[in-house]
Amino acid sequence: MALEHAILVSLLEKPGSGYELARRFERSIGYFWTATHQQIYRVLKRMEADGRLDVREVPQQGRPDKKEYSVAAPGRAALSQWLHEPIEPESVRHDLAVKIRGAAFDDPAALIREVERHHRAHSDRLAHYLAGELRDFTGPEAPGTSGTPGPPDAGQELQHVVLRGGIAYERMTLAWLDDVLATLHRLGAGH
Amino acid sequence: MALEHAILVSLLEKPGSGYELARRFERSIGYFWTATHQQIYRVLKRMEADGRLDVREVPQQGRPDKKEYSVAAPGRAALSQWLHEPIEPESVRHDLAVKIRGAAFDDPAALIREVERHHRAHSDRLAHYLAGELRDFTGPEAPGTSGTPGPPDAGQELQHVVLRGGIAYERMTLAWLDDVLATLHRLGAGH
DNA sequence: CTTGTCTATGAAACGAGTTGCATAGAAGGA
DNA sequence: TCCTTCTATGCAACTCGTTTCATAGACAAG
Repeated sequence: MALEHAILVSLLEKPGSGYELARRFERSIGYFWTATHQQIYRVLKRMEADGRLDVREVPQQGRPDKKEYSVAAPGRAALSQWLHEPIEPESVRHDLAVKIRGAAFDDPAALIREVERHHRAHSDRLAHYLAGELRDFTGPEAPGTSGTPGPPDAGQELQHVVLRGGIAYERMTLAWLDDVLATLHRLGAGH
Repeated sequence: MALEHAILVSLLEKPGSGYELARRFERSIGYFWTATHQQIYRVLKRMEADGRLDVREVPQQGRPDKKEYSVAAPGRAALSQWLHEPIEPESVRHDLAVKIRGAAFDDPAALIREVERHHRAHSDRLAHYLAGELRDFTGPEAPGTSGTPGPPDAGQELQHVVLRGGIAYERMTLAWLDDVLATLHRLGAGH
């Protein structure tokens, strides 16, 4: 059910259409929750039918009209309720780990290319996150250069701590993939 | 489709019944791939029908009989083929991150308890992994005390590197949760 | 003028995952 | 004796997620 909640959070941060949401799920929100446009349109329709969202037809020039969704009062209440419920610490689903253990029954060295591909993908993500951090969180928050005096915005702070989590995750993953590569090379050499 | 492959790997490591697999998915394999007994029984049935697994009825005393599954030749071939196919780097699904961003529209301080719960859960997991590492990987591999001369077993090495990944993940998560807690406290204090 | 890309939405089918329920013998404790 | 826990397997219903396909106007490149 968490897709609903991710959509509520995203629409509270900024109202938008299904299409726009789909693109946010490729970027910021998508760093910790993925969804395709199919899922999004389906859930938006259901949430609107349930009265959790309001819709507004927005005509546009030079491109198709869009439906802009925003959070209605019941939606906000549903989010608030969910925030106060405990959730289970996430269960991991890591295909690559299955492959690594499976490699014992095949050729371990054949996995090296694959692991290197993953290493590159995580490198790219890390660079992407770091660029985002520099862009969104170092300007107004840098001490002394503050344009907003007083305590920084809670939403900003919370988005930043989530992004720091993404950065820590990618760094940890890269170090582990180095470990995996070293292990695979060692096994290949002894073979 | 990766549940099939996780089952193949687990059955190659050691044949067993659906019940036994379900318990492995609460422990070793479950560290990076979760599955309930429902999923497992359903998939085992399908894989047997497809000829990827062999079954053997094993009568037992003092407990119900069981069906012991083992990997048949086509199953091994299917696994081998999958190992040579590239997979996408996993997409993350992190409920807690959604909650943290959502807290900007509710009471951030109310999340502290929840984050502390997660911290304890991850602490427990880390302790569990470290105990497993000590038990399974430090005895025969400690230099000088080697009971097995020559190169260590590839399966052991690969299981160990996956476990090291789990340990690194838990350590990173704990550090991040500390960061989250500090941020929530800061926001609560400024409020 | 055709091909491709971007915005924008959606149906249909299928496969994966969750939840609740049901059965049943054996062992152990209150 | 009853209650719970453990072993062991399974059905049914439902929700969630993925893949494929379809539509359609605007715009740019070749």
